[in-house]
Amino acid sequence: MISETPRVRFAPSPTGYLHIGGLRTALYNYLFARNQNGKFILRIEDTDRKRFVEGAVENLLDTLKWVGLDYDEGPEVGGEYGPYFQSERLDIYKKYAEELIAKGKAYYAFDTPERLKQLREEQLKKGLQTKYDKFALTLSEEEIQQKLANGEPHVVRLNVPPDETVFVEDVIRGRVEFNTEIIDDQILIKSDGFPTYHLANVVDDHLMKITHVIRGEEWLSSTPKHVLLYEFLGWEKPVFAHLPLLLNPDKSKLSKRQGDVAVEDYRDKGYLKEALINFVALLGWNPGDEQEVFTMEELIQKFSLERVHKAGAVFNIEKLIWLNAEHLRSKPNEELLVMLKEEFKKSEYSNVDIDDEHLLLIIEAMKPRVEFVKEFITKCPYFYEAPTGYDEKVIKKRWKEDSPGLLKKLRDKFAQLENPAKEDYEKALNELAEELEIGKGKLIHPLRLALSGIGTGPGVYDIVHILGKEESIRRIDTALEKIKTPNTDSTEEK
RNA sequence: GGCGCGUUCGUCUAGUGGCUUAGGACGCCGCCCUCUCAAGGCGGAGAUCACGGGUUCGAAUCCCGUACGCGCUACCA
Repeated sequence: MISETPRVRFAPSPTGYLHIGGLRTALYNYLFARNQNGKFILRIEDTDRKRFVEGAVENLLDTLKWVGLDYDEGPEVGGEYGPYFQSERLDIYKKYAEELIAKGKAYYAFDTPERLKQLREEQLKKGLQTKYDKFALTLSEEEIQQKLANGEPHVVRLNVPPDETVFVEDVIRGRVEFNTEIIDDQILIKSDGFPTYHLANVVDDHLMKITHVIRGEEWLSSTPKHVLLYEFLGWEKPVFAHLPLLLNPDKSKLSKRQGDVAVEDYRDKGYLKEALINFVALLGWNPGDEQEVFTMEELIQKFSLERVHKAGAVFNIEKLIWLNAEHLRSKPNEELLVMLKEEFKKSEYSNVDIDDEHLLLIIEAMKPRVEFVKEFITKCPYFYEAPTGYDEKVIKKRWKEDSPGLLKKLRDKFAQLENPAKEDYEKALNELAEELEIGKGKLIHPLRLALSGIGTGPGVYDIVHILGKEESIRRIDTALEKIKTPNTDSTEEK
């Protein structure tokens, strides 16, 4: 047994940002670990120096922190199986590479890139499978030692045995078979002394006592190499689980060209981490009942690898938006207030003086009408500044010949109110409608237009109340001045 | 090309031989609520379960084949 408690890891390569597919992989690992009372480990696979990106690790950690996927061992938090950066474990890989060589399961190879390229081209031309021809195996021990002593550039390759069947047991896909004939003598240690993914991940997973390898399906094809490595080293294999891929709308692997793929892009666009987590969790997994909206706690409680399914999933933004709105609405107003204030600072109204009490009222009124926090601003700018214009379509539909006169009366009615509560405005309007024997709508719609400049939004009484008596009256006066009725216009025919 | 994986409404999915005239969700449409817009409630359209064979009294579910899609095929991960 590798470990009594389940231990899983998320092992990203720090190439710049956290990919949404990586987030899904990280999340499933996290959910599995938390569900099983196991450990979630973060390991940085930085063995490709050519792809080193400044600040990528920091960015990754930052993003993981934002979504709330806290790990038990890894960068910054440490742990007893470190270091958690592969670039700091070079000696370890070297040691096991040498062990494999000693056992005849790996060997030094000194081929030049040119020879490799040529070999490849010949194989391609003959329609053969491209793989290393094991030329280095024809070298005598003396030759090898000589070359090594001379400091000739070399790599270490896996010595794949011919014509054997390798089995990969996968929780999601069942037993998958591979013949070793199609497996290349994979480079284990590159000429720069760094290991390739294949060696490093097997060595680290073993040393870090990883019990379950949960990763993307793109790794399934190279898993037989890993299985061989475990067997050659005499190590117990972890349980494998290869997750279905996340796809573009055209079903190709999710990529940058067809939309946002970085988690930070979604964060920047105002998506809630709760929505993103919820959405991504559902891409390839479901709890078996009909629940769609989940908190992280619920996901942890219900998650299981057995319910991950096999086919790739198209990343469909519509549902994400809906989930964002759902999670937004489920938040207490006080929490939304904090987020709104943050958003407010960045908005064009940053210099507008508005207190928390008013913002809270706006939040309450707009909550069912927004999908993003920023819409507490963009969908109701009239709460922050007087309308700069009036929607023509609404004027046409709601601003009748008698509207100015009626609104004037309503204005005077409001003016008489002393320290009015929301209900008082409603009462005043109802009274006026009764006195004049007209429908309330004849007052309400012009009022809404005068106050907001548009035809949609929360209840008018909410608007009047939030704006306050003075401001409302001011806006009514302005509207009376500025809005011309379509009828008036049409009488001015030439 | 080779190897591997996959294929249920537009999308995410339920479904593991009879409970299925294939269920839910998003989106779309309609109705109700209503001062508007939302939210909410109710309802609707939408899937010959990729296709073709088999097995079986009976198949989306099991088997075989085909097609299509995707992944891998690097001194990348």
